[in-house]
Amino acid sequence: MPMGLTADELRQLDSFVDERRRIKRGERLYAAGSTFDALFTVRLGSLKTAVLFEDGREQVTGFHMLGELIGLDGISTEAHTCSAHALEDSEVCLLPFSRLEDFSRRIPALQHHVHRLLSSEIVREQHNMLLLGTMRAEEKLASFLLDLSDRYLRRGYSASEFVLRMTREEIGSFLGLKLETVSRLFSRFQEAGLIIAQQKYIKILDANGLRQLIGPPD
Amino acid sequence: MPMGLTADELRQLDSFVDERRRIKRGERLYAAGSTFDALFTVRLGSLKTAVLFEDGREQVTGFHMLGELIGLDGISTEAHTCSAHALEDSEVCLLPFSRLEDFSRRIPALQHHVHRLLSSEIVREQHNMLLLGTMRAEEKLASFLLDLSDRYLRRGYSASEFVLRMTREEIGSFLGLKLETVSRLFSRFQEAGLIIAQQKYIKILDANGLRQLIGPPD
DNA sequence: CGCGGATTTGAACGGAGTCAATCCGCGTGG
DNA sequence: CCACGCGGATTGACTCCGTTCAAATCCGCG
Repeated sequence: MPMGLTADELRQLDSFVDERRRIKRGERLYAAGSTFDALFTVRLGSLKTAVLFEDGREQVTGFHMLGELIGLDGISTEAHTCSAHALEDSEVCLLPFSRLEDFSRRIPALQHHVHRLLSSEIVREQHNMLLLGTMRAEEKLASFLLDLSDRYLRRGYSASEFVLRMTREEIGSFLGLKLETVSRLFSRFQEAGLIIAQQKYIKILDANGLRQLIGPPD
Repeated sequence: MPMGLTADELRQLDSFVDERRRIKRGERLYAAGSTFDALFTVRLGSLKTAVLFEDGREQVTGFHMLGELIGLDGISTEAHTCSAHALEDSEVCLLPFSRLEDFSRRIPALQHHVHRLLSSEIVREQHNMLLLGTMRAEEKLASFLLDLSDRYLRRGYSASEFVLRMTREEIGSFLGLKLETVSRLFSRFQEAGLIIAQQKYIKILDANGLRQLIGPPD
């Protein structure tokens, strides 16, 4: 949480972001339906969030890495609508929401920041809707790789070389594809010289080539 | 905006929800990229919001009717990421956002309400992602009809009989389908005795039948 | 009353899904 | 330390749902 706060305000904020929680790979941070009372920021590792259906089908709604905020869906009804699982051993930091509300009444810059965070999540999801609703399989996967690449870059990691933390099935669920399709596309991208994909290891050889895949079929 | 506010607080609120705007059918309330400074609530008519792609493809992100709030995506960057068009002659009420922030610092109940509204939008979009990513065409359209039905009901209209305000193409864009597919499904639902669909007029004959369409294939 | 956009319907196609067989590699336990 | 087991990944063959292309019809609106 950056933003134009005074030193004093920052000290106040520090006072309530103390509690942390460790989650082992595969474990659940919270389940859909569980009561909401705090947001979480990722301090270490990465998580996925997913909404699920009566019949067992699930839709992955996001993959979350260092610094990202999860749990915003819980504010609305005081209960989470999605579940959150760790993709690897991870650690999150708790932000008790009612305290966050108290602080943000006192600190306008924080209040505005909270609003922007909520709104960003809406924008992110709109982007996903566009991806799910209008893109072809190839475009979806290319977008996905470029998005990951960008997020690693911002965190100071390599934009062109990284290790996926999620399975083909989870990628597929996120993109509205089956795992076999995801796998086949990785192979096709590799044959086309766009990437190297060996299981979870990914190296992007031609980011512009990936970008050009996104666009009208023609 | 209901919520547990005192009479005095309500009076304060009234003072800033005065400005209204009329939009004719097909006209635009705001464009993607335009600067954000206010939210809008629908007072009359209905609107659609859509995100669009460089290449012209568009994804309808929602249809909005009486009482619903639009523009929340603009908070994040002070610019709208989607555009809003009137589906019929409509009227919206402006809520200048910075004033809303001021008020909500002073009135905790309002502050919490704003948070819940933002969060509800996140939940709504998660639901759409599930729809777009995991449902088959038939399930998508059945969900869509049941959702509309429910929203009309809450507003005191008939849940079983209504007039669509959007075209087959707009429905298709919202559901991630082509307009021909939407049209064919309406016909199939009609043959199956689930609905009557004559152009924009819809009558739901068997809501439970529609509900049963939603679920694992077989 | 006539025009043009919206809708319906048909036929053929193709992209992604399904089913199935194999392969890989990581972690575990002997 | 190595062998084994098992979940994840790859690949192939075939299917099918939704798209595409095309034509006809409907209907609201000027």
